[in-house]
Amino acid sequence: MQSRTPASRTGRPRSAAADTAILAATREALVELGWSKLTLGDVATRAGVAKTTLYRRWAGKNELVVDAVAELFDELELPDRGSLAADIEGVVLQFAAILARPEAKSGLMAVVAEATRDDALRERIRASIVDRQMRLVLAGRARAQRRGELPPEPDPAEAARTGDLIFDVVAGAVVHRTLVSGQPADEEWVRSFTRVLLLGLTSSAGTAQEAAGPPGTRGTA
Amino acid sequence: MQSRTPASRTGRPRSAAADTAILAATREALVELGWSKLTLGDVATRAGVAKTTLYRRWAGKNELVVDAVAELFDELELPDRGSLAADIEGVVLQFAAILARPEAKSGLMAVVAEATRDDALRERIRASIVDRQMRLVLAGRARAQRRGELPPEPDPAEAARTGDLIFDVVAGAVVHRTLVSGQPADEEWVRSFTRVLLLGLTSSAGTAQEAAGPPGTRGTA
DNA sequence: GGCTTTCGCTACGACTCGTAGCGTAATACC
DNA sequence: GGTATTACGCTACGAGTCGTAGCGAAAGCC
Repeated sequence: MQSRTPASRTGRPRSAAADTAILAATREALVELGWSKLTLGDVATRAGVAKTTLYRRWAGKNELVVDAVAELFDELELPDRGSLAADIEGVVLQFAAILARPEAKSGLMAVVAEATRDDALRERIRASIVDRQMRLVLAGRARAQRRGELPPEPDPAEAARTGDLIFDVVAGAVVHRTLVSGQPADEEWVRSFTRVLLLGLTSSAGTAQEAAGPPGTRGTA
Repeated sequence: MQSRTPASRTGRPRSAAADTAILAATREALVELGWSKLTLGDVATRAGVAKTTLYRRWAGKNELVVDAVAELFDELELPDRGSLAADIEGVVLQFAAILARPEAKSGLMAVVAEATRDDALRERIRASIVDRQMRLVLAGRARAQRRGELPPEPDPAEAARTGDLIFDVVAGAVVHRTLVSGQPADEEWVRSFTRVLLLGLTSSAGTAQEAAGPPGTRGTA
């Protein structure tokens, strides 16, 4: 995860148990203390390892928390629920359940904030957290296209753009609902959101100007 | 903003110039140092005031940055651009332009992360930043209803729910695009987003299950 | 002029950071 | 089994920040 052992074959190997203990201790500290009051010394004590061991494996608090939070998203799955609407509702509810956990709340947003000034950290987040979610979006779309619920996209560039758009809308809405508005993304909300999203994606003929509003009431601003 | 002077009439008044200098220095420090390396001592030096003056007016870094970032959103406006689509595109582009500024990026997400464990801070953010954006959403919807582009909502509770939904979708998508995906919410993206959103809101007849996909291809998961 | 509050300044203990140094433990190679 | 190599736990350290206290001076109202 955070360290490759490609060339080093000799010497004492790193303890894998220490890794899991440290990441678990990090999540525990995130729950109890939150991001700002979390210290690496405290995490080391909780994990039962020396503080120097932490610094040998991770560059700092940012990288450690990214890895600790990333494991939360391992449970994301996309089982075939029979329809695109059911697939979306299912995965959004899963995503919302993870985001509702306090270690995800306080940790994820903090490292995203730090990543605005640290390209390496941004890349780490993308590789270990965001990409996994993105793959679910693409898999769900491909499945819907096989079902005939979404039209096939001949242009790969255009397909990538709409994939990015869907991802930002879905993930952004859930994150904003949970963290900024501070309200739960429960089943009722997810149903309403899925309805709006699906209508927006399936009524894809014509432009927004043609689809929205009666003709003759616009254009002269 | 951060201190009421309702009862205190006597004594030396607080310097209003110090307030603006401190908030400007805070944004400057956010740009140069980012959230994590920003210290109140440094802000005080930049602003030309004593560190103790900062602590007399703000409880800490969180509250100071909220106030400093909130001023960035003062420029948000919703002029009548003739159609709902144009109104949405205009305000989303404004919002994206503000979020693209480095002081907003690093500051806003950090205080939102802190707010997950601090109810008072969350309320401060809501009152000084989120509410202003929410009012724009409601004003835009009301204008679109007057134009006939959106159906009137008889049930006030239902109207509030859809208002919250729209807000989370719009703000969340822009924030996620800008901060997580790390790509600009430029005109092309905003047009695509507006198209999806408008189609989702205007094709409001029927449920998602009825609207999405050909019949007969689902329901047997 | 007297009262009240704010301001700038200095100093302080407490805390965290990240690193260095040391002796020891665990594995690979011969 | 011996040796080289790496990881580990522990201690200690300078550097930096935090938030507060105390002081004299300044700037307003009565």
